[in-house]
Amino acid sequence: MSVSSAGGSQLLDRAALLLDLIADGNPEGATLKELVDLSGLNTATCHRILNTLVGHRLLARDDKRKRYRLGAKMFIYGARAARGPGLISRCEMSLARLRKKTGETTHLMARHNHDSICLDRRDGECVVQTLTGSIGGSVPLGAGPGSISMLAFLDREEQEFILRANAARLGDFRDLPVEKAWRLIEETRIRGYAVDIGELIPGIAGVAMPIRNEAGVPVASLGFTFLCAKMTPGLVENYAALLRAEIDLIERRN
Amino acid sequence: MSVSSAGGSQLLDRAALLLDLIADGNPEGATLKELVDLSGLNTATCHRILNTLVGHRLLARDDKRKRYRLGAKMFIYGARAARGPGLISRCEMSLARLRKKTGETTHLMARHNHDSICLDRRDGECVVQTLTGSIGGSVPLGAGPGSISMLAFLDREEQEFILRANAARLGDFRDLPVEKAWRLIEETRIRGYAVDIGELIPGIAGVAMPIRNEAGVPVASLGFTFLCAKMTPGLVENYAALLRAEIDLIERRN
DNA sequence: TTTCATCTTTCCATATTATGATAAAATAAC
DNA sequence: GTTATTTTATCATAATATGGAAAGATGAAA
Repeated sequence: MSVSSAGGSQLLDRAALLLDLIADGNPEGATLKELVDLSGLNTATCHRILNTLVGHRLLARDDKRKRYRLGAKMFIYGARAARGPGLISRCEMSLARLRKKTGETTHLMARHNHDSICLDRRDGECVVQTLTGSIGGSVPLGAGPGSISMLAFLDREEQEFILRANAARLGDFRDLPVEKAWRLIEETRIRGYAVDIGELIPGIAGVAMPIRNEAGVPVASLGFTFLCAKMTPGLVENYAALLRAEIDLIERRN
Repeated sequence: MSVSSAGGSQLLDRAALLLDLIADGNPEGATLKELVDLSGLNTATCHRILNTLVGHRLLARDDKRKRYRLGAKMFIYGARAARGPGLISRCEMSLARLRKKTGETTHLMARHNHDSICLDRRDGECVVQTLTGSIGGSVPLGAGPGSISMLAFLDREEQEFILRANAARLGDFRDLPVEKAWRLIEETRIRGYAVDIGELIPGIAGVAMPIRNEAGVPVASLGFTFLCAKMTPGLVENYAALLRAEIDLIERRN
């Protein structure tokens, strides 16, 4: 699944895999058995790693139900990371400015495995329903402009892999067969940003643009969600220009 | 420093130590040399572990300045953990209710090593200056009611250890020698909650109460920050009662 | 620019550490 | 109460992480 780290430290690779499996699974946590099955690790090994992680509070364990979930340290590291020179604080000002200039709901999404996760958002004047909901919410990559905008600028090979993996989950969304995702990707590549006008959630529109790392790979996206009713000619292009300007600022600080 | 995990997985213990050192250090990141000195690990070992963690994006590296800091995964795990049945989501409603009932700024603090970290907050009607600032900010344990309320209910031995370690840093605060911290701890143990009225930041008052885990150990605290000017007789007791009620709810869900 | 000192990265033989088969204990299901 | 499933613990073995040493980078001072 995830590319194993170069120089090799088996134990760390395995621990990282388990963290990912737990983070991606049911928020109520995963049982040892589930993790053994998902990871393919030996039961004893898996057990040992999990308990060491619990010892360091990177994981927490519901003793009654014997389920492992992300631990208290994750809150803390997350909160700390948000203060450092990372994505969230680099985008904080941009989110605030975009929200102020347009009055719309703005959000910062990040890519994680096959999902797109909401890292931060500023609510707009109108309450709008969004795919991901609040911070921490996720959708499969392929659903929604925030996620399409990232997916569109990945390697062809990776796109194929992700869409194949997500095919079933995308089916849960309104009128979103994989072929449509491919079409959206194509349009997004040409346009430079992703647009959705009432297709996924009736009456709700979105515009989003990817943020790339030094290597040019999209790692996050910045976008708006607003009511279709507000649409006027040129609005989307206008919003896209605002996103472009902020993302230029953000990427310059890479 | 940190209690090494029971059954022993040296590599994981070391990785966890490095994560802690980086999380607790300068948000701009730490260099290899610094981490080698702090951890006591062999340079090659340290380098290998750090780079593996970077590979998994648990850490990020500023290539130009060769500094390691918390990585993108930490945002994601943090955001995810906040959704699960952990502290933040268990306290979300409480923060909102407390804010609504009083109109004051409310916060959730957690203990991490020798620091108290702001995990979540709801801003009140008046903008008040707080010790920790926004989410992710930290103060040494011993400074401020949120932090004193947790410290007060730890073992004597641990209190001594922490205050000794934090002595120098506490000196940076307004009129807070270690002896005063001890007095505040004593008062807090008797009262059941911590109070500060304009002593640390002139004109700013705070009330806070600890949240305990199943074992009765304080792991977090819930509190208010408000203007001294608002003080009326019985206000503090009233606020404390509100905190008590919410914390009872939260602890019941342990 | 050149020199020197500091810090980072790679290499590789070694033995320490993690591994996983097995069995025991604890739950859950029947 | 019995059986099936899942979670812990044990321990000999081999694969893995270790750290000394040396090469490469980087940056400061002359």
